[in-house]
Amino acid sequence: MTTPPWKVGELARRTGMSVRALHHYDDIGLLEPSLRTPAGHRLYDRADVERLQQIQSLRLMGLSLDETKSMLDGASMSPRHVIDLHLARLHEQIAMQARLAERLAALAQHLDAAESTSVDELCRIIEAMTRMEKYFTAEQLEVLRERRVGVSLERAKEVQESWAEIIPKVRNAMESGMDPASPEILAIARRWQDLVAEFTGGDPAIANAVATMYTSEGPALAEKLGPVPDQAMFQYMSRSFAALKA
Amino acid sequence: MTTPPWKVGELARRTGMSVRALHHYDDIGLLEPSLRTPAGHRLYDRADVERLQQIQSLRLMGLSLDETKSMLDGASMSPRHVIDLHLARLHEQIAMQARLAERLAALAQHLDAAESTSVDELCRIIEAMTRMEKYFTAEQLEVLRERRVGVSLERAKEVQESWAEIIPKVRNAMESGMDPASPEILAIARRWQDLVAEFTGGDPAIANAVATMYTSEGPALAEKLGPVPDQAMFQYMSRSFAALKA
DNA sequence: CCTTGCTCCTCACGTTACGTGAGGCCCTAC
DNA sequence: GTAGGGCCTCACGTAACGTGAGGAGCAAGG
Repeated sequence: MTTPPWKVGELARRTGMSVRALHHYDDIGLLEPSLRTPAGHRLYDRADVERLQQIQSLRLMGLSLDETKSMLDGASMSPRHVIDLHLARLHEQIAMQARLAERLAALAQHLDAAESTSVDELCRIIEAMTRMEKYFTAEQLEVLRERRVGVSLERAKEVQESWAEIIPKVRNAMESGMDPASPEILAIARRWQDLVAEFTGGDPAIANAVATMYTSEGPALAEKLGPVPDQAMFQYMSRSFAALKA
Repeated sequence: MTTPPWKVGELARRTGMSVRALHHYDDIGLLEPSLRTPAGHRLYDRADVERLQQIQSLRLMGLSLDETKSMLDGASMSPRHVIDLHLARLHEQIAMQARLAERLAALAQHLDAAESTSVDELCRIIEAMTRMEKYFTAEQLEVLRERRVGVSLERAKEVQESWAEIIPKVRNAMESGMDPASPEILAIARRWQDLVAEFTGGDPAIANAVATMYTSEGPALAEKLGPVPDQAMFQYMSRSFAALKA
């Protein structure tokens, strides 16, 4: 049995395919054996083997069975065109997976920082990361990541508490019509700017992105983070900042 | 209809999912609405929405529905572990696809060089590339690629014809028991070494890899390339090379 | 001649995450 | 009463086979 025509098992052994795969190729018309024994056993002759080798080559390049079939049956575009299309698709996929890998790596980093590894916490982090990606550029996120790792857990808590203290104060002042240039508000404005500078590394573009995020996703964020500045508060404070500079 | 519980269409609109996906999640037990109207319409309450958001978060990180389900239902390993496993898988996939992309790019280059873009020729090139990858390291392939692009098509044909001329001569000499140190063979040995040096860039490791490839895949290669040196011929010639040096 | 054991055959279900109808009920508005 | 939209439950299709199930072909040994 060392010479063609070969039965399916023999061909499978010689080509490293599975018998089932050869059956499948037969089913879809990709590789139909030219002969059958009277009992119905498939017999592959030399030409079949050659076609199978071509199939294996094309599959190695990542073509689907359909693409392979239409290339071999000639009813297709030029090979060069197919390759180019395929290559473009591949690059897209690689880019997507690379982005995903980056996200996962960042997530792992977060998980190492926040020792509570509950699924709940995990989802909150993912949600925050996702939201951030919508509002910040890649470099900005990089800056924020660096600032974050450079800050202790305790300091992070302090910061959060500071905001929890500041925001209601500002809201009260705003609603009672207090002058943004009054000394109390100016003091708060200074703390506000310090906190922002600490978080953003002094980059005004990042501060802007944060403001955009808060104003357009205020309610959703408030649910997760507690009190959050809104559009009106940003306007009020910007008047205070102007007074600070003067 | 702006407050929970929501019907499936409403929830779909608010979360960007498809109604079919929500049905599917219900089918597989990933997200079963806590309520139904008497008519059987699904009603999702606040907790359901929250779970859906978690599902979306985990899916964003590339988890499968099964993985998502077992994470949310807590019957799984630590999130950190899952992330690490997933990340490892991703890196593997990326590496594979990157290798494939390299192969495709190389293939495109070949196609640009050889103007005949028949599928047959294409498959031959792929087969050759695949075989080469088995015997040469990545750097060696890089060297070969550079040598190749630096060589004209005409020169390549000349080289091939030279081999077609040399190999039968050597075989004849060998079979008639001619001394490898005889002047005729020494002359051939010089041509042989020049051709090898031209192809390998003078790297003996590459020459060795070529010899290994020919001796272990001789028959298969002979079918495609015409006459090819075999083990015995390499040994015969190495004696001639020794005589050359002396 | 019969059994053993290996290979072969043809179904046909399972895999992933839904898309896409088909056929029919619920509910509201005109 | 009916027209329209949303909802329901099947159920097939997707890519490339893996994995049995049940049955037949075929060479060798008893």
